[in-house]
Amino acid sequence: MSERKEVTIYDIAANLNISATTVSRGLKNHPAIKQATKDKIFAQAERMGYRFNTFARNLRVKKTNTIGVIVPRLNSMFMSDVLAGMEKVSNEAGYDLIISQSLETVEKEVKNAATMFNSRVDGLLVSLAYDTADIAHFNRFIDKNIPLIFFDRVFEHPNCPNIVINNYRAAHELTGHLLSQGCRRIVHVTGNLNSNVYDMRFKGYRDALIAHGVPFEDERVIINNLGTEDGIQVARQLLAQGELPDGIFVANDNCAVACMQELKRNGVRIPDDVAVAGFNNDPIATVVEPNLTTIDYKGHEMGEVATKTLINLLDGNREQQAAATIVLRHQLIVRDSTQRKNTAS
Amino acid sequence: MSERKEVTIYDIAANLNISATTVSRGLKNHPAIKQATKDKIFAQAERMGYRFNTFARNLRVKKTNTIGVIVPRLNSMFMSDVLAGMEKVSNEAGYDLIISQSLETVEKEVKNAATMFNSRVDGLLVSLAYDTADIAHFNRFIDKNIPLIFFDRVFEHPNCPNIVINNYRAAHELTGHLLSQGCRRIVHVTGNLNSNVYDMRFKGYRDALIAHGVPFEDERVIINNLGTEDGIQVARQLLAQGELPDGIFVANDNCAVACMQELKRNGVRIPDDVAVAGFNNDPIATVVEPNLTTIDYKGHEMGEVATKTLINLLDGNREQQAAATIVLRHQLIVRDSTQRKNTAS
DNA sequence: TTTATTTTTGCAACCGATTGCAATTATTTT
DNA sequence: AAAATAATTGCAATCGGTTGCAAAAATAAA
Repeated sequence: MSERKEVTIYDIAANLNISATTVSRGLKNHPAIKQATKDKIFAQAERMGYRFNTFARNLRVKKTNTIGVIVPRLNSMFMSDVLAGMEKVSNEAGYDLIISQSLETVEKEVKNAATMFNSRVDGLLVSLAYDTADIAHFNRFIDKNIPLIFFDRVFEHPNCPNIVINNYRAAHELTGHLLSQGCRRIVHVTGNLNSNVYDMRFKGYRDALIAHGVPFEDERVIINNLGTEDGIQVARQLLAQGELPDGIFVANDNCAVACMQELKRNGVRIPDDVAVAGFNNDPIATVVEPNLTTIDYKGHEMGEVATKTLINLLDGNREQQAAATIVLRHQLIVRDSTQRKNTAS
Repeated sequence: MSERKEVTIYDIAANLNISATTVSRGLKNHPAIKQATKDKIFAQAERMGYRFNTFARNLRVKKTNTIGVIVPRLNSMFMSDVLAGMEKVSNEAGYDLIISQSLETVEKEVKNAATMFNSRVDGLLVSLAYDTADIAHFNRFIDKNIPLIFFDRVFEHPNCPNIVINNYRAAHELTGHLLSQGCRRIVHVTGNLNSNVYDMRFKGYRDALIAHGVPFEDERVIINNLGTEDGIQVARQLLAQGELPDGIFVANDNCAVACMQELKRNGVRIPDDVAVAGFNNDPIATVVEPNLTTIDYKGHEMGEVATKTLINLLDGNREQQAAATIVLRHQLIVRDSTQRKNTAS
């Protein structure tokens, strides 16, 4: 019973004494097929336990109805929000999602790209790995006119829409806020500056300092992988130096929280001794004490927008839609970790 | 150039003056093909920009090399760990992952199952939605002998391996710990008891009480959706009642933390007035103050094990491998949220 | 009823890789 | 060098929808 041979449109056709062509058209509601015929077809298909064969169609029409997603890591709150958004949109539009993670290395990203290419995804949504410096491994997609969209960790390319937030502005605002709280010796902890995300945050930080007449000093910038361990290291490093900074802007909440906790464990008072701010508005930010000032931006929304943009390209005219950059809103969220009682200036 | 027709094994064959059969075999390193021939084939394929056509193969061999995953929600720390583990294993084994979320409703789960069925996944990894009471929507897979594995939120079925932790034991241990800290009026907050996960945790809690000679009282059990909001509600509800419990065991860290924070905001001292424990060992547990006592279990590992089990079924003999339950280890992690100074015997 | 239109259907050639079996070629053995 | 054995390669049918174009059937107009 369960091993019965797969039912095809030919079987249905034979049973109904019509042609497979008509069955094929009927099943997809082709307007040229008479309603009565369609009804018969659907009924018979149901009766015979027919299951549509995607491969046969894919082979014929050269389309997979599948979207590939490559992200640095799956297991972060932000990324899982992004994926949830993507899944929602793509599911509604009838696309499947194939997901893979680069684990922050170019090598794996290259492999993933190759897999996606061979899986013949109709389009690709990518957030780049930590150390991806060029995107030659995506050239095959671009050459073949397969829509490629970058989000969050993006790369500027004339053919590839980018979905981002204004990291520069956000960092600028956040730094401005720290300055307004009287901070003058602000340390910035961030990731690889190859990545637009961290590069822009860094520049926002730097320019905000300069704009407020506070000298920018190179040695106040710490670059690491922004993990939990890195946050602890930073705290220790700062504690080991003679003078503590009066503000720390970490480019990611996780690392910021780790750093803050280590400082607290060493008797540093937040925000009075040191104000700490993060980036992302991870749930963790409202749990740590004091609550973490941060930049909010919605992963879910980013995932949705990226996917909608891609599906538009897929459904609409692939040629025309000039590549654009979509900038999503962000928001500075001030919490206790930077609210000083005796605000200077 | 970019619109050049797709290269096939026939093109390669023609160029090399050999048969497509040989090319096909050569490309997949079939032992019967001479090394020299293989080299020529690979070189020519490379030269012509050949891209393997999965559909043609899928159509022919009736296999997709794709694993379907259905989870309640993508955006939780636990689940993203699970997915990361799945991605790792499946990627290494050459399988693609198609992921979808039920958003905790049966209706969407049913739809997702249908999509997966039509996508012809080779196997399915499922963690059930909150209110899934039966698994009739997966019968098509079972009937067709498509391996189906449940993890975490499982359903017992002779043909479907389950990957779980011993929720009963874990809850028993945790409750025992609370009792050992002198708690006697322990509230248990949990989810829908239809779900094995919550049902077992509840029973572990109940039986631990009984085992320690503490009466189990129905009204101490609160059932909700275990979200952040729910945690706050629980706290308010408890505060509104006359007497606070002296211990709360919440079946999930997120909700536990929310509850704890709301209690703290109302002047309740943790753990001295009320000890609070969660479940999952979410990163958040080490951030909240006091740090949350919880049960640790590894999503990444669960994802890996589930996927390995599935791939074994797919590669090995599908018939024999009797369905089993794999129980992963868990660990009680005692932190400050339950460590009382003046421990009653 | 005949002719002109409009609706419905069907033919048959694809899409590109796979594979059992037989045939050919190369290597050993006698 | 012939025979036997082993190593390589090729034939051709198959997987199951799709679709341009033409033919057949149904309906409308004359």
